[in-house]
Amino acid sequence: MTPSLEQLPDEQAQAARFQQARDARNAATAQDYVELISDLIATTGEARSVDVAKRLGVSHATVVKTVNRLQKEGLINTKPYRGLFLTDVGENLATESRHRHQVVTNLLIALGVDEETAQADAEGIEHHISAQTLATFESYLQGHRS
Amino acid sequence: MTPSLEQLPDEQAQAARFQQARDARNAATAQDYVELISDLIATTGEARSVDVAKRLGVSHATVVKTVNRLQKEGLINTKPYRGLFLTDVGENLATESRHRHQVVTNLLIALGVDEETAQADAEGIEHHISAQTLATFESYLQGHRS
DNA sequence: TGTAAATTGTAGCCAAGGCTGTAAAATAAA
DNA sequence: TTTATTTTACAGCCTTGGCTACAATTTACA
Ligand SMILES: [Mn+2]
Ligand SMILES: [Mn+2]
Ligand SMILES: [Mn+2]
Ligand SMILES: [Mn+2]
Repeated sequence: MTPSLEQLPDEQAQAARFQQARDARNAATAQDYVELISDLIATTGEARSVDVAKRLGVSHATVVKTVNRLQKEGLINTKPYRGLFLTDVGENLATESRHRHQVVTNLLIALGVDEETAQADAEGIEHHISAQTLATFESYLQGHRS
Repeated sequence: MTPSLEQLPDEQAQAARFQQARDARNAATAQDYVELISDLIATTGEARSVDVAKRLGVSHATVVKTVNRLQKEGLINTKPYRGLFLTDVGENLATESRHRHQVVTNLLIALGVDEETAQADAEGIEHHISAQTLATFESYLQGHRS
């Protein structure tokens, strides 16, 4: 059993941790969208908002609204009735996000989590992995090549 | 380098993963609040909303509003001007959350992530750890007792 | 005791990310 | 070429979780 905390962390340090978690949470949507759009284009040739909606499990109206925001933020381009495209910035974010997603998934599997659970948990965990933790995961996987 | 995806996962399966991540995101606030309140009570004898606000790094108005919601949901009790308390349900959630938080932190440290980075990343990761992944982390730590 | 400081509460605002319902446009089929 | 289906767009609503500003209450202290 895990014992109760003996001492609280420093107040400012703790606030900074919570802030980092909130920032990561807020960045998660953009990461999921660009990663998914990139994957759809790579495998099917195009990314229609209908398909994005189905794969995210949200309504198409939600996708349209979010895509509009991400377009204003410079991650996505749209050609009306011709699907979604990524800007260079969006494509870079997608590449980075997909890599991190894959590393997290592989680490969970390497530790013994089964495939589908790993996939599901990684979908949320990935957004909270710092550069240092990512590097640590990568070198662990490096040393445990099957 | 991580290669591009060769094939997309099944549509329903992928939607279910995103849904799980959204559910976890939505449950995160309650977990952070009850864990923090429990820790404050354990170490300082009481949990004042002012202190919760300072440690979360948000305004006290935000805390008051969120506490009201969590009270309606049956996790927290308040004695006006006498601080915050946990219901039995809240205390159980706090215990479970603190344990999971600790396991995640310990795993990151065991893999080589430094203390402060582990603390920060764990603050977000913890909310996306399923029962199976938690068990896997625990047995990894079991086998790597320093 | 009376006043200052700290704490708590309330009101009203905002953005993100959900939703449904309806309309329009494009594509597919008859 | 109509007509039906699919896709996209838009309007309006909701909840969560942020914020500031101001009011009320309690606690501390001079
Ligand atoms: Mn991802
Ligand atoms: Mn994700
Ligand atoms: Mn926690
Ligand atoms: Mn947390």
